[in-house]
Amino acid sequence: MPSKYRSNALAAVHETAADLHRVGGMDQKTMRKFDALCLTPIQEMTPEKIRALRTRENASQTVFAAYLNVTPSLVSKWERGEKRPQGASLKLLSLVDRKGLEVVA
Amino acid sequence: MPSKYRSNALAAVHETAADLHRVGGMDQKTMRKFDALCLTPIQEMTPEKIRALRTRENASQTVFAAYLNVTPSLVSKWERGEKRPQGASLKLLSLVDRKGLEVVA
DNA sequence: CACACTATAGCACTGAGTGCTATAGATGAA
DNA sequence: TTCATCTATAGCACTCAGTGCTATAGTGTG
Repeated sequence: MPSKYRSNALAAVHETAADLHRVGGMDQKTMRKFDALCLTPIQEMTPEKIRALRTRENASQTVFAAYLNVTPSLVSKWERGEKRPQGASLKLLSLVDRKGLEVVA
Repeated sequence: MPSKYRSNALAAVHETAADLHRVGGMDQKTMRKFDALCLTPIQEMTPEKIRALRTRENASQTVFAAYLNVTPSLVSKWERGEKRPQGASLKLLSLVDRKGLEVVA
């Protein structure tokens, strides 16, 4: 699990403030850094949460898996706590949580 | 890599047709199956493609990684062909490709 | 010059994810 | 009732994606 993003982002703010302090404009890179700070924090997903999410979307494990481009077997394991989603998988799940299955269609 | 989705989806169409044949409406599950067929196919991502994608979005590897909730180290490896994204990572990348970095913010 | 950011590189490690098969509970149709 | 289909669970072996860390070099900026 990425652990440095939060502090990295905070560091970015600090630097961004410094950039703003300097008269002139923000360049694209700085904009991006600022954006990164605005990223929705990713929270852990419990097995229950994942299942609730899927049923909320009226999807079977198979269909749900198809949306996420993973195997149905993996979705089953997530829901039974045998594996826990991380990185990109977790990001995708939290995206579905906030915006629905449609956004990943 | 999931390999059965395509044929599963085709099977779903067949069944959906049967469902429609039966007088009445489609239920939510069937709808979902139909939706699954409409999923944008995921194409492989070459290292060049990934780098082009990131630079198109004006993001450093670090910022790009933050968006995808992975480590900067991994992005570097993707771009150098040391690792190839799969499953959820690939899905996320193709999402950014089609809709831009903002959608995963 | 020094400082900060960026990217590359290498290495050891681990567990997420794959692929397969088998089982059993629903559900629904003939 | 039986037959068939979809669904979910389970177990197992395997592999490589992803992590975490550190060090290096290039670039640009004050």
